[in-house]
Amino acid sequence: MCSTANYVLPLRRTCEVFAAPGRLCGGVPMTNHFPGARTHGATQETQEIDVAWQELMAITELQEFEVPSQSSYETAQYQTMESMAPMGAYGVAQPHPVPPHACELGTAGAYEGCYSEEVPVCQRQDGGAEVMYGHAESELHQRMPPVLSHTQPSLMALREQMGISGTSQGHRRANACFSQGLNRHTLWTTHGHGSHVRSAEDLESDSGLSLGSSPPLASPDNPVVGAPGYRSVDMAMTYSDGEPDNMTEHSRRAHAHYSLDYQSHSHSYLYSGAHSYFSPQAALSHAQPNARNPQAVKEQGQVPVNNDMFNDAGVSSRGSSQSSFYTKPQGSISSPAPHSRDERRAIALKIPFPMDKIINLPVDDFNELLTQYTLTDTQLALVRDIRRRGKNKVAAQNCRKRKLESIIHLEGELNQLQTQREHLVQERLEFQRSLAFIKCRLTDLYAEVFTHLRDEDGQPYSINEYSLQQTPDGKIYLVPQTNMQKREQC
DNA sequence: ATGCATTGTCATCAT
DNA sequence: AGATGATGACAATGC
Repeated sequence: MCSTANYVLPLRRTCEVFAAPGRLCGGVPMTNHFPGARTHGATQETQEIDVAWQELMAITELQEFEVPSQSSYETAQYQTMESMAPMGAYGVAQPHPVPPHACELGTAGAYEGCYSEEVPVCQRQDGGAEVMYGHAESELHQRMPPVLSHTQPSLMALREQMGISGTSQGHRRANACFSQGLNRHTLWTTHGHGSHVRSAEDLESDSGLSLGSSPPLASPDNPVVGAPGYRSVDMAMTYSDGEPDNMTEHSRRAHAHYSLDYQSHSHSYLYSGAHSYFSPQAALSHAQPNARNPQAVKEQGQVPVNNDMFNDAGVSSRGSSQSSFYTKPQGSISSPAPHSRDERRAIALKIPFPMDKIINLPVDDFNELLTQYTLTDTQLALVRDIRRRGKNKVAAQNCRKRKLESIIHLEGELNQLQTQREHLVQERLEFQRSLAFIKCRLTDLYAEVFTHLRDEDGQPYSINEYSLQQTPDGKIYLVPQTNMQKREQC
């Protein structure tokens, strides 16, 4: 082993301290070779400095950590060792030999200011975040009660009876129609009784047909073709809901008659009752009385008045149109389940096939179905509107379901990311502690090396005036610090 | 009386 | 070009 004690370097600007064989880390036995070094032959010192160097070199990986750019010594080829032991940069390393106790870990708080708390979660491509929607579905199903349609008395019908008409919606729609040059509301008003300007038209303002696409609908008093079993009724009303307080006694009677008559025949082509008549997703949407659907239970107990199903039934335009069958307060008789607005329209226009066929048949079958009947333009328009609305209703339900699923999914993802963030913060904290400890240790070793270095006169080198620098090829040099470096230390 | 949830509907865009 | 799906917005309704 070559003498390594008291390496004395010529006080040249750059003095090669020694040429480390290979890399200076990784536990390579240090056979320090100092050209021109003067041997003092102190065995114990030799061993000490060997150990010191080995320890020092063993942690040269610290260079992988942040290396504050210290102005290189003349050329950039030197990698200053000081950079491995930053002086006070973290409040731990010190320019002078540090007593062992100085290596106690600094508190995390000492470094808090040096690191951002923010951990960009996007950096983590965690596969776990890609939870498929399907996973949430079962959960959603537990959270989401089945979509049920309701059959509720129509408050709007009551309002209508009380002479309260018009809603903002109605006006809005009416204006919209007017602006398009087609006020269907006007068009739909009765033609049998000119004076019968239905206030309910406001409420039914969106009652049906596509804007500008649907001609005035025929009403039950409007002879309609192709409705077997129907009885022509001469009454004044639109095809849709009537209004009892505006109806003449004659029309009322006729209306009632018509309704009864229709009902007596409707089952000839309707599905089994109203339940299947308008039920694009009957199994899903029909109110089933049970504990989870008290409304359905309640509605089961309702006894709608069938005789007025055309004049007072559900004049609501939106929302619960399917459940907008008005229940008269006075004694009433039982009747089939309430109809939706479109059902009533279909009934009024004597559409000769059931709602679910209108809505659910594939387009080809649907068109074929249409060819089997001779329908007026009004009927055709209504059928297409019903189909459109029915499909859109289902689409809206699906859309809302997906939205809820998405929210659930995102909530889960958020929780996951928050947990992940906490984990990363903890991890960072531990790394910071570890780094502080290692830097502290490096400072100690760095200082210890200096305590063993001697110049030609046997005097120690000042750690303030010299620094150890390592070149990329692994060689370490003892170089005098520039004034600027000294100032930086201060 | 008020706020919220639900639902149907319309308008609009994309496929 | 028309049918259909998706979705935001709105309004009605019930709780």
